[in-house]
Amino acid sequence: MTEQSKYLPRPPKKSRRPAVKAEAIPSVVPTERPGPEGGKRAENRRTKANLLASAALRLMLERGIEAVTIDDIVVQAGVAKGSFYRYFDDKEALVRGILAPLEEPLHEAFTRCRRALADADRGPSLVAPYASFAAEIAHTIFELESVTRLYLQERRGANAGARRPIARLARFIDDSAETLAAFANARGLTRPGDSQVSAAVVVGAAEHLAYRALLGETQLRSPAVAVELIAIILDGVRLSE
Amino acid sequence: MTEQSKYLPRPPKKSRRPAVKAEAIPSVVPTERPGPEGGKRAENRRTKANLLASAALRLMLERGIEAVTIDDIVVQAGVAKGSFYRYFDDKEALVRGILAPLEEPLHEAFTRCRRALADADRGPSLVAPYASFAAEIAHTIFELESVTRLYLQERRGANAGARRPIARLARFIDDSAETLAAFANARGLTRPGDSQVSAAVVVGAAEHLAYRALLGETQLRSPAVAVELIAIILDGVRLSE
DNA sequence: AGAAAACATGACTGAACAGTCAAAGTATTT
DNA sequence: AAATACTTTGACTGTTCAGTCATGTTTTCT
Repeated sequence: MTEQSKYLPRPPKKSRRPAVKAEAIPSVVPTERPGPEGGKRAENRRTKANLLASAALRLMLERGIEAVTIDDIVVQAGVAKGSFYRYFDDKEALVRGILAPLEEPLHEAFTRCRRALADADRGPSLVAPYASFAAEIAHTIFELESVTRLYLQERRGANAGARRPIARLARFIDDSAETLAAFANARGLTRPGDSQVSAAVVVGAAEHLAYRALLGETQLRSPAVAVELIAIILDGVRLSE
Repeated sequence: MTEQSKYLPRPPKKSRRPAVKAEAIPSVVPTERPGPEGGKRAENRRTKANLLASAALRLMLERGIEAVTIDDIVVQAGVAKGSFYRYFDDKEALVRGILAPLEEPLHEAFTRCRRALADADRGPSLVAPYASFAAEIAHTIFELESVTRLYLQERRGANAGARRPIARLARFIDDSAETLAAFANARGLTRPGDSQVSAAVVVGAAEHLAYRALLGETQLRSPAVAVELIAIILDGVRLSE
């Protein structure tokens, strides 16, 4: 005996909002305010978007992006399913939102480094920009551990569905590394060789190390590890003869 | 007007196989022959298992393990859905089957290398075992490009569902690398430092380079790239002063 | 204050999916 | 050749999921 009435819509009282078409809905980004001001509503909006994003992030780190459903997310966040779709168009948009705070500083760091390299054409310390770049990135990564871990975890794999924003970032990182490596090579900072290879080596090494560190292998989390990484990249593992 | 009769089971003629319980079904591995000989049946079995596995591999490389459904696989392979379940218990078992030919030679190469290192205690060329190891692995990887690519693509991420066998292999590789790095370090082959770090660096660099190469970036596929990878790992990218 | 607009809710829909099974087909044995 | 054991098939079931929408609630505007 299924109780039908339980599943019927709540009894109508007054239709206060008759058939508004979907034009007013904020489409992609949750922080995009559709109409008003900086009052209570805007506050709630931010709070709820963050609630959803951080619930999603937690689940995705546990189970992987694809295994997490919208229902999982709303249950974890403690909101209704319909609310999710007020803040994000779909899972891909959500991932875009989650990744944004990581993407921005990376873009900036890269741009800054490239400019610095262009400026300091043949100054004595052409190495300084690289050092700043590394420091900035390290700072960002540890500022945004969970997001970084999500990126590292889902970095490879098909550029489809919810993983598309991650593939985009991965591509940007590969390309940036190659640009910087090519520059270093052209200026004679590094041994001659294919800069695509050295870029891939550096990215692969740094990302894998970061991934293992962020996974919680505590021995890998000391600042000394970053120093050692740089030492190995610069001078290799071989004991000098 | 749904045509009911269309969806009814085909009309019974003679039940030639009355209610056999599921005990006779070959459970996990498709190559495990349930009864008879080495005749035509065994041949068909192998053929079909390979058909399913390679169809699945193709799809998984395109879309990622999780996005591929059993229906996708059987359509691609051109067999009925029920047949899939005669050969594999589920997607995880299938992935296990796909990975097996890669896992075996890797296990062997590692075991061989460790033994060689243990034997050649303080001989002059303690480096030779590492060189053979690298050569063996390179050979295996390029022998099994697609499987390797699947491994690299799905290597990280949650240890759950169909990805479990891949996580297992990833873990084995990380651990093996660490063992070999620790050995090299203890024997004074490498500069002092945390061997966990150097192991992670080597694995990360090699895997990322292999991944990019297998993705089809043709400039990265020459044998010179492997040489350059080793050079960078041994001596770094820095131009000697 | 009241009106209007944005926001929240969760039952509901239709599609997609993993896994099953009775019936029909094919190799192997006797 | 007939019986037997293994194999194939695809319609079917029950479940899970993304996305919708009518109704109810809160904030903002006037």
